[in-house]
Amino acid sequence: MADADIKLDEAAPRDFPALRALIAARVPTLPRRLAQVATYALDHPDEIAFGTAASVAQDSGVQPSTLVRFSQALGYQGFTDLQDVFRARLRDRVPSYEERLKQLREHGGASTSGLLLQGFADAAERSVADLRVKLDPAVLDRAVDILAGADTIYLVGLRRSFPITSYMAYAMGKLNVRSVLVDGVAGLGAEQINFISPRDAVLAISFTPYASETVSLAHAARARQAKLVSITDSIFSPIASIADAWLEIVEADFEGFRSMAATMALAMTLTVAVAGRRGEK
Amino acid sequence: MADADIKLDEAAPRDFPALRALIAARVPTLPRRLAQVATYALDHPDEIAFGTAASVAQDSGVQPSTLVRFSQALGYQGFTDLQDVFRARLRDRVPSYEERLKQLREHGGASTSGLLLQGFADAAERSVADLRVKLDPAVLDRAVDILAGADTIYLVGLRRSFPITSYMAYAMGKLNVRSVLVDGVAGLGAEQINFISPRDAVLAISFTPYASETVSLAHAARARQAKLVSITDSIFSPIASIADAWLEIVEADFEGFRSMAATMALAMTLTVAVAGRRGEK
DNA sequence: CCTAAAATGGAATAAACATTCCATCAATGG
DNA sequence: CCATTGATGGAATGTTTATTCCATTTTAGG
Repeated sequence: MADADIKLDEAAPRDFPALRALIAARVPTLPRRLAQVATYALDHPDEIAFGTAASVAQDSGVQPSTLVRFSQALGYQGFTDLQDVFRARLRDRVPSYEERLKQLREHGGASTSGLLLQGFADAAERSVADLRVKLDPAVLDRAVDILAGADTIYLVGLRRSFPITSYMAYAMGKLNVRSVLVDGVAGLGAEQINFISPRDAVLAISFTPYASETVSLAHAARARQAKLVSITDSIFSPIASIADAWLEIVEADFEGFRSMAATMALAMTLTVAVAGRRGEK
Repeated sequence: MADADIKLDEAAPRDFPALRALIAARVPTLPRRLAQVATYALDHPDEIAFGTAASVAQDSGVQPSTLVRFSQALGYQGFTDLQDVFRARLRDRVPSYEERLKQLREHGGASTSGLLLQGFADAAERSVADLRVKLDPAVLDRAVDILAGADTIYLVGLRRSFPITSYMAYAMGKLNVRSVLVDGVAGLGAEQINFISPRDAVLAISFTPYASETVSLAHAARARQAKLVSITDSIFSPIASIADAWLEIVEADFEGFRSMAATMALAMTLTVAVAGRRGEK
């Protein structure tokens, strides 16, 4: 009988990380259908947590009985028992402030890196919350219009802003939006911008202290009558006043390091909105 | 008959924030036991999400039938129907653009690009909240130890991960941590990694679909006995199993675009923690 | 290629569950 | 203080769900 070699003496893990490690370790030794369930479980933990045996079975392409066998092969009593572990993982997912402090006190003294993580997570959350409220949708729409109407979009961002423009260049490439990533490498920026035409647009991203190359590239673009959209952190920014549309981002910081979460979310929004608006035509 | 005045015409909310608002608004008008359930629901949303009618009833001090009545009083078909809304709150998928558009049309409102922004903001917030809870501080500490102990840190990340590594290269440069940004430009990656020594470390970042260059660079580093720290999204990732320490990041996505907020926060944490640990010595 | 053991699918079963119903209790208005 | 209406508790019910069992298929060894 196949079910005979269940190892009941080996206690099944009650916490998710241990369970995941166990599943991953046993995937290669499991028969076809059980392995199929194993990989599904690791890829869709939420489905296991919320679904019924029938729904999970259908979704993963096996029979409900296979789920029970899989659970028992890992040492659990049945699917329900296994499911409990997947649910426990989600239980206090949004920890209260007190819990967070407690957690820090327990692990905290030893792990300063855990503290840093919470700090940067805080900064990211505050930045995003701020973005939601402060960004004017009308200006956002205008920026999207300008960029969607351009032949080619030139992405200008150096130093801290370079990760943002490089992401946009990547995403626009995948979405078939023609763009040029203007990087400062070997002073090529100035040459790249020489090709710009009045039917193109520049997206310039810069925060204090404003990189002089970004500012001069923005001016060069203006001189060639290209449209200019700016993302920056203050109305006093040298690229705010000269822009056709400018978007304000104020990132929260932790330990002097400014978050990038809000700028990144805005970059994604712009990219997808531009691609979407072009698709309409 | 008491049950007669259920307003079936008023559609019950399908998203948690709206439901919470509805419950809060109706608490004062509800009879004693139903009000009791209402306050319990607002205080223990996780219990409603995971529990059974019987368990929730016992925990909140009412009868199961009261839970059904409560659900129906809010316009739901029954307890199960209400429970779905509490569960949706915990799933890590952000409501799609279409769902939001529909909701927007009903409530009348803003611009569509504003809608995208909210969606990406949601995804970012969820990702960061998830990171807080799921990342094991012990593993984080180990990763910091490894990187802090290295002569030179090689940063490997392509496509979606490139913005992350490029940020780290920038920040490490400012913090005087010696690092090399390994980019795929012109296939230079392989040559760059040839200089690596056993006293160096590689930080490899890759998400599905895993870029083959990143994987082979990680293997090359191992072959030269350098330490390897991985940031990836699944235990099945080809760079997870071979790493000395691996950190899991699961970003929420909106419209198929995964957030980068959590990875970015982790990148900042690592960078600052490594610089901090070096400064101690 | 044949045989034995293991794995699998699917129907049968038993347990758990939400829901309904009804008797009892409390509140409200006359 | 009584009568009527609404609210509540708890048992009964019918449905959904996990689990078990067995016939059939697949795999591995000789």
